[in-house]
Amino acid sequence: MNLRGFLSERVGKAFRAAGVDDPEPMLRPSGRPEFGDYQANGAMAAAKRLRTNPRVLATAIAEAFTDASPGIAEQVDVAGPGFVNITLSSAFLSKRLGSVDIERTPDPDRAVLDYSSPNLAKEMHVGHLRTTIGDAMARILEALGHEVIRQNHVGDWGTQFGMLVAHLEDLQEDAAELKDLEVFYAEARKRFDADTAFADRARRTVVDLQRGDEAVRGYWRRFIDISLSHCRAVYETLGITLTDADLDAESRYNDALPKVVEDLDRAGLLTESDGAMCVFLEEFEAPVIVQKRDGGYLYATSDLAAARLRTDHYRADRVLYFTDARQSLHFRQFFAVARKAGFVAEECSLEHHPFGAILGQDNRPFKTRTGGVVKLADLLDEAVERARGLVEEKNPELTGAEADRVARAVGIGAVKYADLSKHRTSDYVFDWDTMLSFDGNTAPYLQYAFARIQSIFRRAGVSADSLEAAPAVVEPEERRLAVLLLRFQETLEQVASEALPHLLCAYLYELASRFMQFYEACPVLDAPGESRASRLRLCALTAETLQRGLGLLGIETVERM
RNA sequence: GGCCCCGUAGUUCAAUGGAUAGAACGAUCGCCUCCUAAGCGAUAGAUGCAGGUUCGAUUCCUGCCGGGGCUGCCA
Repeated sequence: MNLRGFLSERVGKAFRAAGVDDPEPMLRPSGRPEFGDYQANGAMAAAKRLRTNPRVLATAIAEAFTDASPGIAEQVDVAGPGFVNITLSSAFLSKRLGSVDIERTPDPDRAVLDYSSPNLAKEMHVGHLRTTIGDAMARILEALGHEVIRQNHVGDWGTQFGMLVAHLEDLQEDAAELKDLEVFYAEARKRFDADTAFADRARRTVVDLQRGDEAVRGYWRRFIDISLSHCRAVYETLGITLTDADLDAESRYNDALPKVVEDLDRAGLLTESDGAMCVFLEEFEAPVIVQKRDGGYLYATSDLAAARLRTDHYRADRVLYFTDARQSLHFRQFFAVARKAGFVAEECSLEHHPFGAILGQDNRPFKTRTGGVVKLADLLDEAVERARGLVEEKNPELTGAEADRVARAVGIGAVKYADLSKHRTSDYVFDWDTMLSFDGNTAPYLQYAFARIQSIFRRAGVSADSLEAAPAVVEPEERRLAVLLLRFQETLEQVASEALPHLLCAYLYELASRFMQFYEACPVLDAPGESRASRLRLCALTAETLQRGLGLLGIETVERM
C-alpha cells in the first residue's frame, strides 16, 4: 500500500473536519524519530489563510484524525509552531505488513520510453552506462502496472554512414575490420579528411543510400547488423531489457520526413532562411532547422516524425526521453514545435528527463589515459574482474561457477548502482574504489545485506516463503524497520512520477542499514518463543523488498557472497 | 552576448518551502566465547557572497562571484 497516500487522505479529512475547505496536509515522513513516523506540515499555512492560531488548528486536526481513524496511530502530537506528528500503532504496522507486494495502479498510463539510443557509427562508450536510468524506469513503471513501450532510437542514418559504407565497400569481405568499430570509424574518417575523391564518393554514397540503391543498402545493412550485435552484447552483459523488438531506428523515419516539413508549412510555421527550412518561435533565439540548404533533414525533423508516431500510432499518454542534458534546448524547442504544429495529442505529456555526464577523477569527461573514449564493453569487463578480485579476497570459499556468478553480479551491480544512485541530473565522478566498496551506499552493501539474510534462513532451516504470520512489532528497531518496509510503494510511485531512480537507491540503502541495526539489536535465531518466527518474517520481508528493489534497478542478488 | 544546469563536511553524494542540513569514505576511538567484522556504535567536520519574499529558505526571486553546458544547417 501507499502508506503516505493513505495517511494523507485521512489527514486531509481531518483538515476538513477542522474547518479547512481546500486542505493540503503536506504529509511527509518525519525528519526525526522523535517526531513520529509521519508529519503533516499543512496546518501552519492553512491557519495563515484562515487567520487563526496554527497550534489551535493543528490540535483540532489531530483530534479529528484520531477520532475518525481509531487504531491507526498510537500517538498524534502537535509540536513546534503547528506540526502534526503521527506515530503509527504497532497493531497497524503489524497488520499492514501482511504483504509488501507492489500495488498496480488502477489508472495505468501508456508510456513510451525513449532511452539508450546509441549512435551505430561507433561502439557504445562509457556515457551509455546511463542507459540504466531509462531501463530502471521502464521496469518500475511496468511493476506499477503501466504499459511501457521501450524505444531505442538508434542513430543508423545520416552523413557519417556515407563514409563508413564507402570504406566498407573498399574492404569488401574483410569484415575482421569491423571487430573494432572505433578503429574502423577512425580509418574511414582519416580517408575522408585526406582523400577528396573518397570524400566525394562518401557524399554520393549518402545520397544513394537515401535513394534506396540496393548495393549500397546491402553494405549499410551489413554495417548496422554488426554494430547492433555489439550493442546486444553490451545490453546482455549490462542486464538491459532492450531487445531488437524495441529498435526504433532513425532510418525508420526517412520516408516520413518530407511530410513533416510539408505539414509544418501547412500549419504556417515554416520559414525559409539562408536556404534552409526553419521554424522560428518567439520563445527561442535560434530557429529549429528542419531541412538543410542541401535538402537534407536534421534530428529535429526525425524527432518530430517519431513524436508523431508515438502519439498517433502508439497512443501514448506519456513520452519520456532519457538523454544527455546537453540536448535540453533541442528538446524544449522540438516539444514546442510539436505542440504548435499539433503533432502530439494535447493530453500527451512530453517529458525530457536529462542526465549528467560521467567524469573522470580530474573532473573532466571520463577518458582513457591516452584521451580516447572508454568503451562500455571494456569498462564492464574491468568491473567484473575487479569484483572477482574482491570476492576471492573476502570469501575464498566461493569457487567455480558460483564465484563467477557473484563476481558478475557484484561488478555489474556496482557500476549500475553507482550510475543510478546519484541524482539523475548531476554529473558524477566515476570511481572504482567507491562503487566497489562494501561500505556505504553501494550495490555490494545492499547485496551483502540480502546475502546475509539468506544465510539466516539457511541456518534456520526454513524457507522464507513458508512464513506467513504477520510480524509483531515490539522493539524500537523492529518498528523502525517495519515503517520503512511499508514505505516501498510510495517510494516507487514517487520514482515513477519524477523519473528519479536515485530515490529508490536511497530507500534501499536506508532499508539495508536499518536492517543491520535491527539485526545487531534483536537476535533472530535465538529469539525466545513467538518472536523468533516474527523476526524471521521481518527478515523475509526485508529480503524480498531488497531483491525486488534491486531487481527494478536491474541489479542481481546472490545467495552467498 | 543570450539561454540552461550546478556551487552543501577534507572527498563523494543526499535533503518534497518545515523543526537541530542527513549519509558514506577518509580521520580518531570503541564493539567478535555471539545469527557473514563484507557488520554495528561514538566523536569531530558543510549550505559561494549580498539582498528580498515567507511564521519558516539549501530549496523560491534579484544581483554578484565561481564552474560546466548549449546556442541557424552534427546528434
